[in-house]
Amino acid sequence: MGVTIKDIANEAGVSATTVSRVLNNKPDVSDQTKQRIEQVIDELNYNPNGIARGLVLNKTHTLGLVIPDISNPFFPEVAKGIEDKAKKLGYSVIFCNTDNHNQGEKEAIELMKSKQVDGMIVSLAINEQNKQELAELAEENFPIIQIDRKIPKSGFPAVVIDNQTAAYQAVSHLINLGHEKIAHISGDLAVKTAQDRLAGFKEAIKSARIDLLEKWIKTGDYSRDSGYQQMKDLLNLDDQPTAVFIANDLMALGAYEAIFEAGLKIPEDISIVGYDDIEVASVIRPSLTTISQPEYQLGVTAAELLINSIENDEGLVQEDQILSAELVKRDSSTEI
Amino acid sequence: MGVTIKDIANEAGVSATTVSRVLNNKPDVSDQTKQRIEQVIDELNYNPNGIARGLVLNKTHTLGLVIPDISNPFFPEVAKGIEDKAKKLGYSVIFCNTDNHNQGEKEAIELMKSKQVDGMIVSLAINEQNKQELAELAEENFPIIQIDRKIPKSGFPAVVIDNQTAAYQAVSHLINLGHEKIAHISGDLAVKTAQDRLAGFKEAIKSARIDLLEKWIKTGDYSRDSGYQQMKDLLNLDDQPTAVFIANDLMALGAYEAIFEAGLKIPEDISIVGYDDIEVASVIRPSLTTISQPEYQLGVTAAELLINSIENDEGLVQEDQILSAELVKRDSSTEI
DNA sequence: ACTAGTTATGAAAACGTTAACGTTAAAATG
DNA sequence: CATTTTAACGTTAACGTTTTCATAACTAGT
Repeated sequence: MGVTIKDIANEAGVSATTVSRVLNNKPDVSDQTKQRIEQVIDELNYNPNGIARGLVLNKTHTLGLVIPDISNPFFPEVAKGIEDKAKKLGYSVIFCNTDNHNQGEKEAIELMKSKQVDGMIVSLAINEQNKQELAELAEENFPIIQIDRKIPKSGFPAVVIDNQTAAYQAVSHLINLGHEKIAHISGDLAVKTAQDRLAGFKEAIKSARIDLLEKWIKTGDYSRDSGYQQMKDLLNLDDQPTAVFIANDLMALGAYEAIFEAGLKIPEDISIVGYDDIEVASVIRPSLTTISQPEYQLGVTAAELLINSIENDEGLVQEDQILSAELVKRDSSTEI
Repeated sequence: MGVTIKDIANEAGVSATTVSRVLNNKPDVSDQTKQRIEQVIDELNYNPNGIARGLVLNKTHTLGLVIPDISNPFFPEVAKGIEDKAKKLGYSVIFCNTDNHNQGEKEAIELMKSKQVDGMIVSLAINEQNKQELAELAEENFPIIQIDRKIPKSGFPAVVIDNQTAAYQAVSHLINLGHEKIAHISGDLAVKTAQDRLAGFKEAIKSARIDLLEKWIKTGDYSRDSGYQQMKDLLNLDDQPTAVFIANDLMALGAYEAIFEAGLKIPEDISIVGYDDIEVASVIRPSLTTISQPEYQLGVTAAELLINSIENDEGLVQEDQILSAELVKRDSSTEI
């Protein structure tokens, strides 16, 4: 069906080897034959078979991307950063949603392996199965970069955002505004980022010597709906907080809804600080004070690191790359 | 480096063929040897090389996805639909952002071809170069499904949303509310969806026998910033419209900003209807009346169609699949 | 003019898998 | 018991490249 290198060779009256040479810009071919071959390639509309190439070179120039959910607004930017950088360096990316489903993660990784990707960028939940899966891959020196979520002691470097410090900043901001009754809606605590943001919250509260009330710490799952539910719970307390730090903007959106439904006003009745700075944060009214993360840069950095460790195989042991996020002050937080 | 089928064969004391047979659940192998082989596979942690497989089978079980921009909120859902369905049917997807850049589109398509994808799902700008590129692929019967944006007469079926009818509904809604001074901010008119939405706008205006003023038709590019700019332009007219149908929500967000900046209120001073129903539409205040599209279903359908035409190669000539969108009435539109 | 070096080329093997075809031995059939 | 069938394997070629090695035809150096 497809036209192969042999067809080109025949048509040009040379051997496949010579054609291969011009395809790869290798020396040892005269200008004359080179031109002839190039002409034939053009005429027959020849396109080298990357699979065959991959087989002999043991290199596919393809990266695997395993993420929880591409429809979570955080990841498209990351994916874009990865793809942009990868493309620039001559790589493609094959992606897989795991839907936060454990079995899905293991399957995805194995699928990628069998597709012979040259390396992977992954964002996984922290559990024993994943840890073990990574351990096996580490043993065979398979290049992997963890992104956003880091499984500790997995043997692979991670590109992460300093969630704890960012959360600390966010809460300190509320404290500086005079708030003392500050609640938190966290993400699923099986996820590292959720743990870190919670830790940053606690750290800030403690260092300000404010009471840390467990009833003001709610656990969501990064979904908008869980933000709505948890906020509702908070509003039902008789001792309501005056400010809430919410572990991501999606949940903050849900929280807005719960607050509006209760007939309360942001920020007059309650201050909100989110996390992620998704597109909408600046447009909702009141605009949302939140943490802006360098998602795109996260992707770029991960791709860069990965490709680097693929091409210079001096072992992939590298240190974690920690990018910092910044607080964007908007209208959802005000003085008490 | 990697453990191959031969290693398994040696270790189990059989030929590679036999191992291949158990790998592919083929008959002609005794239960006894099958068990032994499976055990060895487990012990050596063997993973079949998909590349080698792809070479001999001339099938990679990989789909190409070429989209303008994964960070446009429309596409992640589509991508998810595609990936979900593809995974279910045993395919992976390799994606590429074109950034709405012509050269990028041609390059992306050729890259996918050289990666030997079994088929592609593409969303391209309408221009001669792309048309020709597709024509070449059509000639060799390469399976492609167009998604969301259809290049007419390209020889490939498309899965699209009936944009014109949806836009017609949106504008009719405004007309029914009593509006007669209705403006439109369109997307880049090189893009089919933008053309269709504009056509639906005009159709509705005409069928209501309202004046169609060219100065009330502005051209954006689907970016939030262009929505801001074009809305500002509209507000600077001395004859201001009382309602605006905006060709996507991202631009509507920009428009909100321009309107708020001008000290005006939605919907009291001006009604807005968007298009896309992105996550935020229901959360911004006022919540945005908009067109909800079945993005996920779009992806699912495209993947289904593509894989179908890959596996039953009775030619891929199929009719377009037209999904319908629906109007979601919220608070940004009201009676005049 | 003879050797040594250079340039341009091709033949063959290799990458890891599957498939078409053979082959052997045991089981079934008459 | 002779023959045919069947079950359970193995051999070999093939997929489309790249790479190693060999070789032929010039070029240059003596």
